[in-house]
Amino acid sequence: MVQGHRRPTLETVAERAGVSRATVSRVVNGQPSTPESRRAVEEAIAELGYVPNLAARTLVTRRTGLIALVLPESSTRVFSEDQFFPQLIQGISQELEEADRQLVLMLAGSAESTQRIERSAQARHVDGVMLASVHGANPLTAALVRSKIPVVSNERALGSVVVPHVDVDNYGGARAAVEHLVAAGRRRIATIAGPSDMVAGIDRLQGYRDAIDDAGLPRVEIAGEFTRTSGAEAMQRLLAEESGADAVFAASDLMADGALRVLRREGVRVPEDVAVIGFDDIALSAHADPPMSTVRQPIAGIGRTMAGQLLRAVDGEQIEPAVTLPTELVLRSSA
Amino acid sequence: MVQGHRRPTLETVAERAGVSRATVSRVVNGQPSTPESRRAVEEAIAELGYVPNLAARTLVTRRTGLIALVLPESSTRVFSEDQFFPQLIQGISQELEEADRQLVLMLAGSAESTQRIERSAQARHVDGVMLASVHGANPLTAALVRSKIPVVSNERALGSVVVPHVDVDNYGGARAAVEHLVAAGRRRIATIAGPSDMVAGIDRLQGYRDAIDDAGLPRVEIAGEFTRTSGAEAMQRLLAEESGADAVFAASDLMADGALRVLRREGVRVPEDVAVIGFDDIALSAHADPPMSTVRQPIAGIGRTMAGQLLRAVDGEQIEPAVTLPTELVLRSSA
DNA sequence: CTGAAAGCGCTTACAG
DNA sequence: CTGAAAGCGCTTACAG
Repeated sequence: MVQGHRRPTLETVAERAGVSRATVSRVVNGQPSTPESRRAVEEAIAELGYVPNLAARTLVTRRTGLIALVLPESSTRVFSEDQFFPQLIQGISQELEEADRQLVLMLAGSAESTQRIERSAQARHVDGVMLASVHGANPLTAALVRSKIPVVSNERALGSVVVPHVDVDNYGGARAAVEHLVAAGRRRIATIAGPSDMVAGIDRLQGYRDAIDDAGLPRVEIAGEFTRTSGAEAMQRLLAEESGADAVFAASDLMADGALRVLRREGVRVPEDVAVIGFDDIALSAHADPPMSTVRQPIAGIGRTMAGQLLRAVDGEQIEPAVTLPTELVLRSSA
Repeated sequence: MVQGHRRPTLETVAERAGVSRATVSRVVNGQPSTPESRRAVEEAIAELGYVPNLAARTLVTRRTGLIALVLPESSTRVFSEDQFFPQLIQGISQELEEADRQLVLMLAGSAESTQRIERSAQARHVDGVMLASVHGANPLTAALVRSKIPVVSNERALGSVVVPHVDVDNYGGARAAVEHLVAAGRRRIATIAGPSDMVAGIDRLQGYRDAIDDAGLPRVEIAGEFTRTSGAEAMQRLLAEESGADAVFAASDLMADGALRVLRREGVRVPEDVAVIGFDDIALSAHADPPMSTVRQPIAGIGRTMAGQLLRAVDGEQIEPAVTLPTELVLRSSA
């Protein structure tokens, strides 16, 4: 590979290959050409170490090759121990790499950063955007949808906005957990619920309720915030109120872990006295004391699927308004 | 803001404002202009909702406004519970936002992805790159340095490559932890070390050794991999070998947590029988049983500083070959 | 299948 | 301080 002090352009390659710039462009983009010109061009490219100038290409195609992942920084999940964020990115990254797209990360922390993101999307500095872990009815979702840029979210939007999304079966997973508890003979099954302004919180609570109601058992609900601390506090209240719970379904593993710690400290045996099931199956859960039973959700799979759907939308395809990925009940020692 | 079906360009703005495109460009870029033309242009921009086309600008300025963060996916840290990755990104993101630059995330998982990254850097699809958590003497570092693109790493490179870096005082932090144990009267202080092919592993071990040697105490070293499992295994071996250790300095909180679990299970009292100090101060540490003493490192600060240095390098400034951020010994109950 | 030419939307010497 | 004009490096009808 020859390296001048100036990077080679289509022009340089064309000259070397003895063809026109148009032909080089076509070869580079995989369009039909005679085997001879193709070979000549490919050789020239290799010799010169030619790499296309993306800005020039973008200027005419109006495609940047950039896909944004927008995360409200306020999201508990971004900087939480639940590993949601890294795993999501891992999945997204795989999918984008196969499509030769780059991932641009945008944290929407402040009102200003949210505005920057809106303008960025509106001005098409990226080809599409993935929205993750938005709390409640975030105005950003609506703004992006309005801007007509291809968007995929990791959950359905709350409020009146409709956005294509990819999520896991929160309802079914919660339901399966509770049904397992019921089948095991538990009669007073409490839930430590997630925030009521998050889809995951809402849907998992509904799954709990329906399973409980179907079993003719009493509902025992206490609110948490998906964090370990909130789980510990909720468990403490459950104990203090003498709820008589013989099982707890926590809507996140972190909350379940908090509950487990409180139970251990108070000398309550798990699962003998109280059975515990979490939701997520994060790394920590297998190492919990005792090892935690939980509902596994495929976080990297969400990422891959979101990216895949978005790429299709960017290519002008009609995509499914919603994709729901299955969850799986993982039984260990806590229930 | 008027919105045609076509986005406004400099041309449109110039027409509306009654000036030339050059003048609009200068106003947009904050170059000198008469108050009148400035006002006219700003009004036109507001009315039209003009946002510059970045590709066009990049084509002439050769600046993309994009900064890459490259993470070898094999890195334990990227998908580890230690929150290194999210926190680093948080710091980077803040700094880049202030400078109006976008963050492109590149995971170097396979040989192919590593090649893509090299080409991307070589072709200047980004203005600069930050390299994090590279194991051993990664060839990517050398390749990037060779390509002359501005680079900043989160630790010094192993091997012969020299790369500007920002890191914490691993050596001093480890030393402080061990000195605290010595001062507390511990006489057989073991260390669960990190990988010997990572800077953090190497430097923390050296800090331990020097402090131990200075105190005239015997070295008791056992290798770990920064993970909880490896910490647990190391602790188990320490116990099995009847090392007689009355203190353990683990080179990461995750390893310390693994050790703590083993000690609890074996009925060894912490800190009475064995004192434990970790390194990192991750979220989990305050919730450990007992709450963990540890060496806090400012991960988000590393991110901010890396980004700040890189931005200066991108602007052609000469930057420090190394910046070392301080660590802080945080005492809780385990030591 | 290929080439000549126009054009994508900016910035920046160069003159004035 | 401002404008006319060139040019950044591609892609893509259009003709042939």
